[in-house]
Amino acid sequence: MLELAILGLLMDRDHHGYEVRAHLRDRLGLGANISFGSIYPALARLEREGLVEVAVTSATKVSTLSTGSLSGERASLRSLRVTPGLNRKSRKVYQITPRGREEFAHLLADPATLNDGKNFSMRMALAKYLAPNARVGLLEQRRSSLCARLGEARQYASNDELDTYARSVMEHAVQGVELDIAWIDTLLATERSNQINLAPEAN
Amino acid sequence: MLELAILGLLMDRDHHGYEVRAHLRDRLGLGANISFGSIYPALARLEREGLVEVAVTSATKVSTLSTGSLSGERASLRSLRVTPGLNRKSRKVYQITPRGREEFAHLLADPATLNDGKNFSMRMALAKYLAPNARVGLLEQRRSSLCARLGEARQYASNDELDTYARSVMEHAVQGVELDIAWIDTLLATERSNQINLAPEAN
DNA sequence: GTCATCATGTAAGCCGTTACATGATTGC
DNA sequence: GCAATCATGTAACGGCTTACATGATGAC
Repeated sequence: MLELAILGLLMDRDHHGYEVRAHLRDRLGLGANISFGSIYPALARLEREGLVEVAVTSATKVSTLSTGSLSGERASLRSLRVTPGLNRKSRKVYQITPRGREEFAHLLADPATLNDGKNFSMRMALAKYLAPNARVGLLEQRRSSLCARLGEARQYASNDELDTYARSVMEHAVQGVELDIAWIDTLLATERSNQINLAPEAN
Repeated sequence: MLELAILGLLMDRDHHGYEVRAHLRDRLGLGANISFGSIYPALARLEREGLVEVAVTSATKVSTLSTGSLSGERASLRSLRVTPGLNRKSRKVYQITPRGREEFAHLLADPATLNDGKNFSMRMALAKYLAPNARVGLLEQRRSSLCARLGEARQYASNDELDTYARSVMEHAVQGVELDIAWIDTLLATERSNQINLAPEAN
C-alpha cells in the first residue's frame, strides 16, 4: 500500500524521501504522518525492484556547471515546497521509471485487497490515473462492500442487550457508513454524467 | 487494546475464547473480526498476569452431578449465544479476577495512548464502567483532538494543487471528522443533562 | 559557532494477520 | 460414519512504529 502511494506521488513529479511524507499526508488520504522508518525502506525496495531510480536533478547538474544559468536552477526548485536552495546536496531525489509506471497502473487497477477505508481513500485520491470504467468499477465495488457493512452495523446497533454508550457507538458507526455511501453515490453520479457528456446519443 | 477489550467483555460475564471474537465485533466498536491468532494468546497473557482465570463453570459442576438439576444447567447455558448443550466440554471459560477488575478500571480511565478512532470507540462502548467525570474527560479530550484534526483536514482540502478526486477525498475526510464531533457533542450534552438531574440546584 | 531544521538511514519491537495443526460435538 | 461447525492453539510473517545514529544546511 505504501509502495502504491509513493509511486502515485512520483507519477506527478520527482520527490525526495523527506518530502514524500508530507505529501502522503496532505495530497493522498493518509491521515497522520507515515514514519520515515517506513518510507526510506520502501523507497529502497522500490529502487531495488527497478520501479524508481535516483534522479540526476537539474539542481545537481547546474551546480556542477559552477555559476551556470541561475534561472534554470530556480525553475527546478520552484516546484519544491521548501525555500530555494535549502539542503539541495543531501537529498536523494527519486523519479519513477517506465516499469514503475506500468506497475503503478497495474496495482492501482488491481481489484484484489482493496478492502478497508484507508486503502480505498488512497486509491480514490489517485483516481485521475484510472480509466473511467475502472474508476466506476472501483466505486461500485466499494459501494457494495459498504452496503454489506451497513447491514451488519445496523444489526449490531439493534442488539437490545447494549447499554446506552455501546448503542451510541454502534449507531454512530451506522451513520459513518451511511456518510461513506452517500459520498460514493455523488462520485458515481459525477462519473456517469461525465460519461454522458463524452459519449452523447449515438443514433 | 485487545486486552482492555477482553477485560471489558469479562466485566459483564464469563466468556470462552471462541465467543469473545463475536462479542468484540458486535458489542464493542471493533468492526471486523479479530483473528483467533490474536485472541487466544491475549487470553493466555491475561491468565499469566493473573487478570483472568479459567472458571469452573456451573455446566461442568452439574455434569459431575450426573442427572442433577436440569433447570440449573439450562439457566447457566441460557446466557450463552449457542444452542444449549453445544460443545460444553471443549470450552475454556474465562472469568475476570479482582486484580483484573482493578487493572481494567485503571486501563480504561488512563488518558495515555487513546489517540485513534478505533481505540476511542471501544472505550466509549465500555463507558458505563467509567465515573461520570472520567467519561466527560474522555469525551472532551477526544473532542479537542478531533478539532485539531478538523483544522488540518480543512487545510489539506483547500490545497489548490489537488485534482477533483484527491480534493473529494479530502473534503469527505472533513465531513467524517465533522460527523464525529457532532456525535461527541450529543454525548457531552447527555452527560451534562444527567449531571444536572443528579445534582440539582444546591442553594 | 551553535541551534533548529532538513535529510537519510538502521534495529528492535508491537500488534495484528494468515496459515497451519488438532480435536470435540452434533446433525444427518 | 461423515461433514459442518465449534473450539483451541502455534508459528511465521507483515507492515508499521519508536528509538537510535548520523550528518548537511542555513539562520542568527
